[in-house]
Amino acid sequence: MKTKILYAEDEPFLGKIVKESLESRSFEVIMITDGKDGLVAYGQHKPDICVLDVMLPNKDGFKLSTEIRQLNPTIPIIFLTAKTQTDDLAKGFQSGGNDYIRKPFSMEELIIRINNLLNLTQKKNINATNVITIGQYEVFLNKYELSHQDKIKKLSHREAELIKILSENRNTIVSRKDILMQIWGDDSYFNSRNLDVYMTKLREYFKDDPSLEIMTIKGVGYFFRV
Amino acid sequence: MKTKILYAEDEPFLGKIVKESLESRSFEVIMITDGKDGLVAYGQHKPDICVLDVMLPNKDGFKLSTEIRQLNPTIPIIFLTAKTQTDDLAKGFQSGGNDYIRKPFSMEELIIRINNLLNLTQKKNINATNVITIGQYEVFLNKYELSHQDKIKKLSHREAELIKILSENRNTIVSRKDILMQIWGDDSYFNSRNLDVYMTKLREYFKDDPSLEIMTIKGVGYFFRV
DNA sequence: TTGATTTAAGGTTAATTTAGGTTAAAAACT
DNA sequence: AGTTTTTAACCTAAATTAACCTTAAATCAA
Repeated sequence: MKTKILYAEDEPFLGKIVKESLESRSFEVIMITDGKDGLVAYGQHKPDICVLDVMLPNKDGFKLSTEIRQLNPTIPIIFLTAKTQTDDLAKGFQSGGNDYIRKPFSMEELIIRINNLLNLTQKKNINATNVITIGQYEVFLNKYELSHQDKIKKLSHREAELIKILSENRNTIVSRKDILMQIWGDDSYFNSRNLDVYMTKLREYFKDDPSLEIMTIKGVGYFFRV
Repeated sequence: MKTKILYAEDEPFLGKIVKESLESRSFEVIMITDGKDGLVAYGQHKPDICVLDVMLPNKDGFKLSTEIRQLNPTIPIIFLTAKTQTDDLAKGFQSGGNDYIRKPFSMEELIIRINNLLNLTQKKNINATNVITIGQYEVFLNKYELSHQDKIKKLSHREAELIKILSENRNTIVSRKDILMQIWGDDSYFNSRNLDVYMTKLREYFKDDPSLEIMTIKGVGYFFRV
């Protein structure tokens, strides 16, 4: 899913350029030009990050950020300002902003700061429970466990990686080379033998459900029929 | 306790002013003027944050930051640079920096950015009180204590460090090497055996809550499922 | 053009290597 | 002394390597 940016900017030319430029980097941009529209836009679109010009008609960027923060205390906010006084900077951070860019800025700088802030705030919450269902089996990727009718089998790291790849490509062909590159990082002769060994193990693990089959497409790869 | 700043700056006049100015705000400042001294200074003083001029003799700020990051992947780093090219900015963030200030900068701006980064990084890691909850357990990092159902176990320094690292990376894989570098500063054979010993201890400590598991990802690292 | 033969790709099982685990003893702090 | 940390010896399990086996496709022979 695209990252949504709420972008508040009252200079129309600049705003258009920045918006298009962000969209070309595959962000989704909601742009407003008036401070008083900010809160409504926030509520409607629930952006992942805000980029707020400090100088806005009717309600300045700092004030807007304070209100947004009341709705979401952790959303990252970047302020844009033409002023060089650090008074402003201090005020911005006090109101809860996470970053600050002086105008004029380059698009590269803006994009880097956006990605950097998103990384800082989001990174480690993404790991959901990671359960995969494969026929009568369940794979708990976070526990490295494979379960079948109350029996639990511990998986090694390699086994889990391989199951994940096969499962992500169920009912399509995955090339042998892709698997080797993803798991071992190279497709040398020995790793290729290695993959054979793990395939034998997985076929053994999944043998109790006849609806499952790991088929070999010789010279090409595998097809996991589920 | 004062916040320690490792400050790398080769311009003596500027350096002196900034150092004194930071000290007047009750930071503790370790200043170096040569890039190659950076790593030693880091190891000796274990600063809370680094402020690195990009242009340094013998080893530039980016290179230094990469090396420091190997020792401590989460320490906040601010780059100072006179260049305006965003090339540099990108390079800085890639090497793991968290922020970037263009020269000339005001002291206010520097101080605000330092405080802001410290907030961002510390919040995530340690909740101000230094108490970590892990399943049915609580860890009081400042007291070196682990509690479980009213029973309190005193932790040694190494034990506490290791629990902290594992906990910060709960439900993701931490590499063995990162742990070794963070705690022992090198990943020699003996320290590696050492880490094994502490892992055995921690597994013993946490064994009463079955929802917790320190899993080994052989050849990679550990995965603390919480 | 159809069955036999060759060959390359992959499969199976076992041996070996390596990473890590456990426990205990020695050394180093405090 | 008492605790923490390091070193050491021995143990276990996963990953890799190796040897030999099977199969499918390609080539060949009649």
